[in-house]
Amino acid sequence: MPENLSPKLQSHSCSYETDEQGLAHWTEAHADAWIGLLETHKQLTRALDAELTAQHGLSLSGLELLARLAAADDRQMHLTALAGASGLSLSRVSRIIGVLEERKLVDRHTCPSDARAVHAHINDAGLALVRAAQATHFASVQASFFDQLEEDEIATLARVFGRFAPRSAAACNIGEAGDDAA
Amino acid sequence: MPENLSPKLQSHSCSYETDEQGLAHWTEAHADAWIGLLETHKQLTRALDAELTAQHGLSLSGLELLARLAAADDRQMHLTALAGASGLSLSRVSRIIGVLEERKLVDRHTCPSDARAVHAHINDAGLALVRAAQATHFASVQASFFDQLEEDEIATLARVFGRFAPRSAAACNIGEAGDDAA
DNA sequence: AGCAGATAGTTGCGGGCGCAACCTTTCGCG
DNA sequence: CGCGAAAGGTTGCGCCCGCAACTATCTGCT
Repeated sequence: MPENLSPKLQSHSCSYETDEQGLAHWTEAHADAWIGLLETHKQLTRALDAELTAQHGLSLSGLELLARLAAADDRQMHLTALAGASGLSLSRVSRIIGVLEERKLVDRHTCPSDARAVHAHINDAGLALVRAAQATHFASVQASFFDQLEEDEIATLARVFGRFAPRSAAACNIGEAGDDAA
Repeated sequence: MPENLSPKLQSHSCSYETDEQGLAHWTEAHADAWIGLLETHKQLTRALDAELTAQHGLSLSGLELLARLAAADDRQMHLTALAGASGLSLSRVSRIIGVLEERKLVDRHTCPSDARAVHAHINDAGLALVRAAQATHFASVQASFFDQLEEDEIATLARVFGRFAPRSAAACNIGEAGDDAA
């Protein structure tokens, strides 16, 4: 199912082996990189999400949606665009927006030019919350993540992860929907 | 504990700013690194977990526990040790082991030297499954992750993530419990 | 106009996850 | 010896998440 890869390494590059008991394992660097990625992500997101929830009542996903709305041209976006930009399922976005709406942070109104679609619009209260939440959140990410990294390490991470997730860069100031092919 | 960083950025390096509307955002490299990490993790684990579930009926967490048991000295571990090693909550470990037990992949029996504790023991069926699952899983991780990386990038990731998650390296061949202070 | 197929959102459902409450056994200490 | 604190596990609960099924609308084609 994985699409086939660059020709020069098709032969294998299987950097894992099996020991005498038949248990597979990677080279140490590979294990550190992959398992470390999983572990690091788990630890950091757990802590950050807990903090965000405690201080602002927002999940990481909720903050992301709110932030994207805040950065959008007219403070609003279609749910589908939100889902595509954030990598969340549309159903999840729908429910998160529902919660944010109940909390009077966003308004939902039908798109005038397409009655199927909905504009999620962040209001002043939402804007205020997103600013406050981002301020503390960014500081936490800085302290728990970036402060442990050298400049060149950050550059490498940016290069590597930018390769996997091209939407990343757009996260700070989402332009609009429709950056996709369609 | 992380070795201290280059003197020139010790003061504090708050690498994020606010724009004229008061919205906070990072420098581009920071955004790419952090959001890219989140996004990449989301994509990769989603795909890998789906594959693992489809082919072997195991979640990523289930495989991890099984693999740790398989690598343990006598093919068994206490649930608390498993939880500590994997970064999962004890309650989650308890339930996952419960499922694995129902599937006849592990046995649960009270520790002879401490009636409170339980030994989760992987049996031959579990061992066979973990070998099969790891074989395909490792190949997938290789194809979807490592094959997109250069050697030096892998080294950087290993160094960086090893700094956050010291347990990582132990994942291939877990030694034993009790690495904690207590 | 009218129907088929695509598209936007909503919701029922089940699974993963951790926290907190709870039970049991062990340990420490008077 | 007995009592309280601590540790190992289990389970109830609620949150987050995506898939699949469903409704409503739009678009294209005849």
